[in-house]
Amino acid sequence: MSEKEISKAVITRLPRYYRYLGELLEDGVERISSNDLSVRMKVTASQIRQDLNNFGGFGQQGYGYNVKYLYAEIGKILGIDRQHNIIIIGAGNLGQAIANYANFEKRGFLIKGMFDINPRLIGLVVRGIEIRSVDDLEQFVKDNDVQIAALTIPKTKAPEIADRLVKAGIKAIWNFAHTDLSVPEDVVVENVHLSESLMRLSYRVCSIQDSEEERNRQSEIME
Amino acid sequence: MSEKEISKAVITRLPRYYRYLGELLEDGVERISSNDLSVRMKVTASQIRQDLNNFGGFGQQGYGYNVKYLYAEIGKILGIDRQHNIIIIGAGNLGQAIANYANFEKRGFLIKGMFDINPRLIGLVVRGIEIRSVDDLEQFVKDNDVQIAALTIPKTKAPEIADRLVKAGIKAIWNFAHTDLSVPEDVVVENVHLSESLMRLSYRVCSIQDSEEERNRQSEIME
DNA sequence: TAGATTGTTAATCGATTAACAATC
DNA sequence: TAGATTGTTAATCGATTAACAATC
Repeated sequence: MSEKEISKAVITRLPRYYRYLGELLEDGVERISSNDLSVRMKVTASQIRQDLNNFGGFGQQGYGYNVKYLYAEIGKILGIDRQHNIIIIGAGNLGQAIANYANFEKRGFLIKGMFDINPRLIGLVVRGIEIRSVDDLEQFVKDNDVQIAALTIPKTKAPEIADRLVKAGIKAIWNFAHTDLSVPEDVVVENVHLSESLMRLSYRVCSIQDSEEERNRQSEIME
Repeated sequence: MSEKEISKAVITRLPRYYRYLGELLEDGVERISSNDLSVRMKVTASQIRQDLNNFGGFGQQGYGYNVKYLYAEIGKILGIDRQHNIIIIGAGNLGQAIANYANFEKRGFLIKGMFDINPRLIGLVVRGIEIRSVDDLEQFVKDNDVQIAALTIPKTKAPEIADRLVKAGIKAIWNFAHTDLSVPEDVVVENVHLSESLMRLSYRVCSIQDSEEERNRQSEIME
């Protein structure tokens, strides 16, 4: 019996639950009800219970959820109880920013290597991680059991590198290049399109401004 | 008559339309039907037509959409025909990565200044942008008509800086800190939670692996 | 036991897709 | 005119919220 498909919306919310539970844990909170959590997170308690029940009954009637237990369970669901070996392709600022973010390692994401085509970067060491030539990519992926590649390179180079990664047996691409990648269906692509994020922000700023101006115009007419 | 509310899902897709239309424009394509575009973008033609018709009738029966015109119109909708003044708070790798991404300026996002608390960074110049002390934040925002602040600082510092920005009159926060911010409702927060993105990726990798293992187990049983 | 709160079913709401008349 | 394709209405699908019996 293949487990029922979990909707994308639920998966998007899981890491946020995980973050809030982690904070509760740090604050020494032992248990929490879906209602209390819903107030903190500004979502409905119904949604929290529905979301969690996709994966099992983690709570207890009359008690709520044990924070430590639920935190661990969501961690398992997200797969951050396992080790993931990562490489970063593109050792520019963005690549280095990722390499320097220590918290990823706490969650089982181990950065095994960085790659670039710039000879001036090759050989440098960032946080103990050597920057290698992209020529050595395939061999390195095979030798180090690398599952995930972060792509922090210009969009022009991304499709070719993605193809090489897929052929080398990578399982997932964390894509920061401003383009869509086409990969076989058993390879995961998670896009982080920063320029699109900034445009959404722009839209929202402008639409607030516009509606304020509209309101002002309306009130002028009323006078 | 306040314009009808546009759903979040539509807004999320707009920048992607904009990107594809930009590419078509570069390739010299003059017109495109919703059907052709839907094939390229791997969405339904229905969805494209519904999405666009939230903002007006940009097409023509029997012809399709004029690429150049539609590109410009979506640009206007997204507000990237206007100028947005941005500051970056946190001049680490991530802040510098954003400062160095030239394409933002092409779309009207002008980086006016960078800020940090690290004395060793203050005074440095990145791509012509001086790194200033966070002490000067409020004055700078007022003097330079800054609307948007990118927050590339640790989560512990983010809420306090966000408060200061709001008081200084900022309109939007592009939040890279791993925490939620609470701001007045006329201030926009666009979150880029990279660690959550990586967890979603992890979930998807693991769920593919698990279902493959499940399949293997099933076929063993069948033998 | 009484009170609290879950897990789960049912009702509602919203988003996506299908269909087709309008029209270029 | 005939063919193509939009804009838009209607049908479907899925996600969210409400409600409540089960139960700790």
